[in-house]
Amino acid sequence: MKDSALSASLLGWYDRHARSMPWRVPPAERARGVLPDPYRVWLSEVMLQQTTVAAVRDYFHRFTTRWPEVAALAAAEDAEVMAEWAGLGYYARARNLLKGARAVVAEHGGRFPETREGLLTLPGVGPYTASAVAAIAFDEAATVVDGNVERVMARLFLVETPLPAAKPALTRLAETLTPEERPGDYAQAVMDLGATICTPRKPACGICPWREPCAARAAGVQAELPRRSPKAEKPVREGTVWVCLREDGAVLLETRPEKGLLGGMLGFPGTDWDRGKTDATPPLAAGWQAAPVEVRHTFTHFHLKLAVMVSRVPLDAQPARGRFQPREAFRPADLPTVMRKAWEAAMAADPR
DNA sequence: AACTCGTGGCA
DNA sequence: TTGCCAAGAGT
Repeated sequence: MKDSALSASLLGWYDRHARSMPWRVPPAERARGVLPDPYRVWLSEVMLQQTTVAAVRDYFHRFTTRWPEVAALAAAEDAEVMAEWAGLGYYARARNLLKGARAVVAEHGGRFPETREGLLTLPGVGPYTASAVAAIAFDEAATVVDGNVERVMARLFLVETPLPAAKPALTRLAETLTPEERPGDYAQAVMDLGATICTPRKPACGICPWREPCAARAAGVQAELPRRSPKAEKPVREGTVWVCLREDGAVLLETRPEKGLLGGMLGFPGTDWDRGKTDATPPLAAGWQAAPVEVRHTFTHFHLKLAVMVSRVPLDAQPARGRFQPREAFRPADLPTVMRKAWEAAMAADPR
């Protein structure tokens, strides 16, 4: 089958099965010349990096309600944006999102660059996101290569080389299929195919628009592709956080450094997690009480066992680290998930 | 080039 | 319960 026939059959499938999403313009509307707002496409694509559609939906709604256009986001406070992103993970995305919005305003007159090349200059926009925004928002014939596309190409062309080594070859194969007509619909179509039919386990080959040309299916190995190099085992790390409650209800919090794990996010003072708990020095002297259950949390590359210490202190307490936040200004939802778990453990130990 | 960086859902 | 991994980018 010719490449153009492959993309045509996929577009036909997409016309009938495109999933509805808040940031998407459906194919029938795109056919009438309607393109989506680049700001919303960019925002959704950044949120969707390594993140499921289900997890993104509510965050996308809250962000676009609070900051309807890029200029509004650019004018937001860092802490507001980080708090709104809390729970979604990969917090460098939120820091770069804000930098990107400010760059669009300051360096591009408030309008997004309209080419893949221009988009690549924005912080937090890499090869995938630049292609996605260029194709979806501007109908540039850019090739999107995400995890879905890698999987679909590995199966369609029976690529046995394990990832990530296979990535360049998979990218070249994907490029041969990208059509000049409707590249925006096509980009969304390949990803929809990977997300709904050509899934990692138990792909639904029986209803796949590409079942005939699929080489992996012909060989019966579709469920085994793409192969992946074995990944390193996750070490277990340990640490301690101190949850300090002042007499008036204020909570001791600190903003974490910009770089590194949970960078720029709010959290409780604590130890480093790459060393032991040996040099654990609390932020102030107090009657610290251990929460009965430790917090367990798994990050991308390690498991964490976190001890939670709780204390109550008088109004004149002077901590060496962090700042007391009035109880009414403190929302657990503003914390990254691991810190929210620590808060819940502290409340279980010492409810108020 | 390999490592860092979150979280939730699912089998 | 544990491991897998989802619309990746930065260093």
